[in-house]
Amino acid sequence: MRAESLKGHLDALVLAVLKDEPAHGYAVIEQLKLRSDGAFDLPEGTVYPVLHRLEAEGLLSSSWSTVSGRKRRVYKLTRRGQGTLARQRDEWKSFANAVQAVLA
Amino acid sequence: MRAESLKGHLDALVLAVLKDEPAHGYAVIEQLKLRSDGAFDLPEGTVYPVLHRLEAEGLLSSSWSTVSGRKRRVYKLTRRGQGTLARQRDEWKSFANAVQAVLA
DNA sequence: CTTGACACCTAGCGTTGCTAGGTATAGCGT
DNA sequence: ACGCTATACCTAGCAACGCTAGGTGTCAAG
Repeated sequence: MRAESLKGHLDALVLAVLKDEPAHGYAVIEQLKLRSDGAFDLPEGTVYPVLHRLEAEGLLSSSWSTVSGRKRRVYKLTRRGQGTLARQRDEWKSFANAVQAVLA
Repeated sequence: MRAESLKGHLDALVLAVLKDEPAHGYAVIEQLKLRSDGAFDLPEGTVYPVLHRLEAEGLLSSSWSTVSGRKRRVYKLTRRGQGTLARQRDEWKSFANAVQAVLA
């Protein structure tokens, strides 16, 4: 998976993972790998900054929790995040269709 | 269409347009717009550098021609370009599937 | 008592699409 | 004649963003 391909789509992927249920960063990474069947095996240096940015934009909110001695920052979608996710989904659809049309 | 979405996919799109028949830069831009039903309305400052880069990488070859007083640089796919296009198509497929899987 | 998984973080890099500016010809309307 | 639009090319520098590479610390297993 080339790195550049992901650009501009990662936000939607992260939001989509957090839509089902709140999760901490490390779990988001695992979920992305799991759901994509290994295609998205993202380094922490990619995902953590995204979470911070999305929170700064008000699409996520976070709170700290400690599980078996380890600190986790748990993120969940805000109302605005839900709206943005819906929009991003639509954008993905039209983008994918457009690419498909040109490649076909 | 957000700008960042295109990143990492533009090469494949340009190669795909030139696969059918050789074309000059301006025509590539028009083809992209046409085939994508208006979704890819790319500025010249985006496409021309890509053509130069693809030629530098040996995926395209170009030659000048003059049509009704206007100079055109006509690009066509090299053998290597064909191979790369095929590979990019496959990559697009798995990428699109992976995104779909996560978003769904 | 070291190794690996878990869990977080950030400075700086590299790629790449876009903005904004430039040059030049052809054809149209006024 | 003159301007305007479409055609056709080009490039310097900007901005966005995923990744590299480094850092901190806890816990369980061997």
